[in-house]
Amino acid sequence: MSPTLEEVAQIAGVSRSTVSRVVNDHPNVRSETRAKVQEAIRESGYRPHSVARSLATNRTRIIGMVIPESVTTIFTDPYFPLLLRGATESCSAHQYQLLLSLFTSRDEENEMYERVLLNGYLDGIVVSSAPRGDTLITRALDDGIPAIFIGRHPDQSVPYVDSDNIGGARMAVEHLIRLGYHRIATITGRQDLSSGKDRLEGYQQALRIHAIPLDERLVAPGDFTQSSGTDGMRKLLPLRPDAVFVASDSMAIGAMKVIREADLRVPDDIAIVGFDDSPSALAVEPPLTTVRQPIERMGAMAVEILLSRLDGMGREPGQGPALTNRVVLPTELVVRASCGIG
Amino acid sequence: MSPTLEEVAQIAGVSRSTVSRVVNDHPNVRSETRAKVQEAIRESGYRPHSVARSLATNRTRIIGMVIPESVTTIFTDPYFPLLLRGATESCSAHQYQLLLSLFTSRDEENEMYERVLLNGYLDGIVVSSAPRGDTLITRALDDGIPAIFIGRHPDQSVPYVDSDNIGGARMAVEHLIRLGYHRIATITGRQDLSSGKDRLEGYQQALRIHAIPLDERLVAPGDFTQSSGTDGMRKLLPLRPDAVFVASDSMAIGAMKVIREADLRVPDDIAIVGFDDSPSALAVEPPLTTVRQPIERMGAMAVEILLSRLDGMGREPGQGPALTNRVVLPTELVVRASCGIG
DNA sequence: TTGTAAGCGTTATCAT
DNA sequence: ATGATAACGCTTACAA
Repeated sequence: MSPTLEEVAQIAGVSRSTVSRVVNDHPNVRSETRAKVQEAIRESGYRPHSVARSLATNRTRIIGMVIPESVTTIFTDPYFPLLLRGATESCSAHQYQLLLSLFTSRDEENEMYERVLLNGYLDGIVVSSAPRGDTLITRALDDGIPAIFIGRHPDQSVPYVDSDNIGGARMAVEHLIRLGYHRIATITGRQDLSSGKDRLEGYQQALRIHAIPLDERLVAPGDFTQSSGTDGMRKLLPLRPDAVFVASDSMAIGAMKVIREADLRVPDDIAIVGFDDSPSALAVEPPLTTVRQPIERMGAMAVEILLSRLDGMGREPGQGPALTNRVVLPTELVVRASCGIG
Repeated sequence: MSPTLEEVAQIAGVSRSTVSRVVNDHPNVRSETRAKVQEAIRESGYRPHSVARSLATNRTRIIGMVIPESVTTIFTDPYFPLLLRGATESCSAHQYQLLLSLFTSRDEENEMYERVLLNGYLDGIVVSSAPRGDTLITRALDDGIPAIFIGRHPDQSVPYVDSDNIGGARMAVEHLIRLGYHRIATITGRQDLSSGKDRLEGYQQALRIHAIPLDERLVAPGDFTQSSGTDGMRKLLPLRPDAVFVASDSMAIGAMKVIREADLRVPDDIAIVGFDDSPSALAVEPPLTTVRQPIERMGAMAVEILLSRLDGMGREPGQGPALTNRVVLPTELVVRASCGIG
């Protein structure tokens, strides 16, 4: 459809190389020639062919966003749209594109790894929400594919962006403690995800700081889904906690339903704090006190860091300052009615 | 990193073409040769280089999912994750990949159109949630880029997948009518989106069918956001409707907050029906009666249709039956407590 | 059945 | 400053 470099060259009466130089803004072109070529480009409607360019440069300007199978149950969380939006915005800003890979099975993950990752179509990947034990990112790194993780990763060599789940959870629980609650329970997130583990860790830290003994029975395991929130709350109810720190807003909403059905009131009978500050935190009654994390910024930063690394691999020696490879973004407590006013 | 076809050929003691044939499962290869080559492939860890292949075949096996700027305010709706999941699943099934393009401005849209769409990196695109007047899809079609729309599109030449918004809305309102409500208001969605327009159309149809005169004051304009739901309901409240059909669950939740704040009860004082059956429909109290649309299937079908078209353009003359180019998937009324039990 | 060779549209090196 | 020319790794007539 679009003419090739060669055809433009003919029109302008120069060589293909010269046209290429003009297209790529190389300095060494006489401005007369440049003008002539630009005219020919306009006239012919020339568009550079990205695939050909990629073959020659070994760069596609496409990075992958990879989300493993296991989170499929919580994929409707606003978390993912926000992450994607942050990531695509950073991509756009640098004229990169984002390829989305979701897996519904480990087999698919492997198949995709082979077919897409090792085949040169991606300049790098960001891996989000992978459970502990998922080897995708370390495999990629080992295979020399630039990669970054979203969430905390234990492996030294893995760069990542995370939000301060521990600090956020601790903040939330300490807030409850300050408010005078004594019997503070928690419904945890998936323990195979760093976010789930860290939010539990934050809960434990807060108790420890305030010398409150940890009662294991007050720790109900959840998996971030709303229904696991209802299950968790049902287990907790007979133990009569006066407050519950729930590791996600979805679960908190499930928990509040159970409380309501038991004819108890939030926060009068049981105070609730969630995590995420998702839009639904405002939809429930009473509005949910929750911990906000900068999801969009996490997506954006992950891409920025990845790209800075890619540029570092390019010819031009580091134009920007090298970004560090581990970033933990602060979380923030958003106080609403569900935790009481003290 | 990975060896080339040529190197594999050397190892196997055959020509590059033969290796290519084996890689691509061409029939005319002696099985001995095939075995020899396969061994060489295994031994050498050969991976076909997608970019090179794309240059030769003029196919990338990548399709774009394009979502225009304007929906950015409702992007956290579960709608988008579900759509993306459906789309990526269909892609995976055919060994295609999905490239995600979100725009935050019309300029970005144009820039991306030029840079990505016209430059050969995409075999086709699916455009979702574009407002009336957005020319991206027609432009693509005009430029010979296979494309499909999600939502209804007025232009004859534009293939699309939509859900039955009109029917769903009509069903919802007729349900309210059957339940005995007389003064049924509506909060509309964005009228520049076909879904918003069609849901209003369905509301009007239901009234017409039951010979209920349309009271324009009972039609409150919304834009699908929760806050527009609260605004709409505030306008409606003084008019004392006994039921409201709200064109999205998010808006319905906003509306319910207003009702609650006015010390009125759902459904006793005002019945509410939403649209989407998003997870939050279950989070509110009382649970929301709503119209379910098969979002994930829409994403999947859009991709299927697009790919069937792409194959049709390939060498092999139509292996599957040609899929029609306009599909409207059925919606379904999910009755819960918010509309009363009659 | 297999090999030869001509593309695909760029970039990049090396002369000039 | 510009032009040849050799890659980049693959597919695909066409020949043998």
